[in-house]
Amino acid sequence: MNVEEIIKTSKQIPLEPRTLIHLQLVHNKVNEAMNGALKPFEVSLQQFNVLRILRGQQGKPANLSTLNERMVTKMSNTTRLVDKLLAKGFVNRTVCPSNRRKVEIVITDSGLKVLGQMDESLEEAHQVIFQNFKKQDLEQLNKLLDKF
Amino acid sequence: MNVEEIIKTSKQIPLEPRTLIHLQLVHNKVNEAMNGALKPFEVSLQQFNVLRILRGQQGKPANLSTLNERMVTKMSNTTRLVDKLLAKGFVNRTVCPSNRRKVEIVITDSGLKVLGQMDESLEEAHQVIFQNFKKQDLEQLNKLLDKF
DNA sequence: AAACAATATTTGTATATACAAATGTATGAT
DNA sequence: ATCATACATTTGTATATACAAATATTGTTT
Repeated sequence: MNVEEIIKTSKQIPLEPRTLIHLQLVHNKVNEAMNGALKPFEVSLQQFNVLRILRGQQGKPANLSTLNERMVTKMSNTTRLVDKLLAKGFVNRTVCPSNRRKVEIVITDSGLKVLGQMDESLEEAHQVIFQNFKKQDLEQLNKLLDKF
Repeated sequence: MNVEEIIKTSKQIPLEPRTLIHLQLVHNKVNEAMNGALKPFEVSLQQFNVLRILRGQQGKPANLSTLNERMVTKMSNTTRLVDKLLAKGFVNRTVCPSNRRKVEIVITDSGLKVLGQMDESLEEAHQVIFQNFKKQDLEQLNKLLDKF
């Protein structure tokens, strides 16, 4: 990836803004690849993320605030995101009996099955995304990202 | 930045998906900082980006397709983005006399002045964003990001 | 020149996301 | 028990973004 070439500029950019532009470009590219991998399943990255969290609960229900807390990208409207998953039959939602303000969300068998297929599709995307990375590069990158 | 802590998971995540989550978290954080820096001026990052491109033109007008080509994040609706800048008086838009399909967009004096203030505000944001980075770290990070 | 295709932008519409106010429920103080 | 407050979610609404179709202009072919 060549920053200057992509944004079609000839003049050199100072290191700090260049890094921010670079991050944005990588983000765009990665997102495109991941959304592409999820496209056949008609779910957004956010929805996929929620399904993964629910699987991680191992049968234990999660409520909306828990989901929101664990999401990679926090969003203001988890209700409507779960609505979509519900409409696809990937989750069940019930009011929490011990505290009726809360809701209990669990992933369905169908949700689990499709999530497995999404994993496979994303695995393929990883191979493309990370084709130029050695294990050591990834470790180094993670270390640098920690500085943010 | 501790990935596992932020998304509140105890189990360790494989290196590749962890990198993608990491990138997303960094992206969120950087975006928040930059949007915060631009908030007093009521412009989005995309709008700021377009203003910078126009300044880079040094008086020479740019048309919509040129802007779109040079934007960090390409978007499907540059017309309405420019509408907003126009409404704020930061740009002028005229039909190109030699080819009336095209439009010519230039940054106004007012736009240039405010853009200068935005630069200062972003400079401060940089200091926060990059506080843990040495010059060498940034160079290394840019090199690794090139692998995408 | 008329017809057709190509180009540049605009508009319509659907979907996504953000933010604030509203709703329903539970908890604690008086 | 009543009231005020806090909590969890939902709803309304505004704004942002995405995609496709529509419009206007130019270039090309016959």
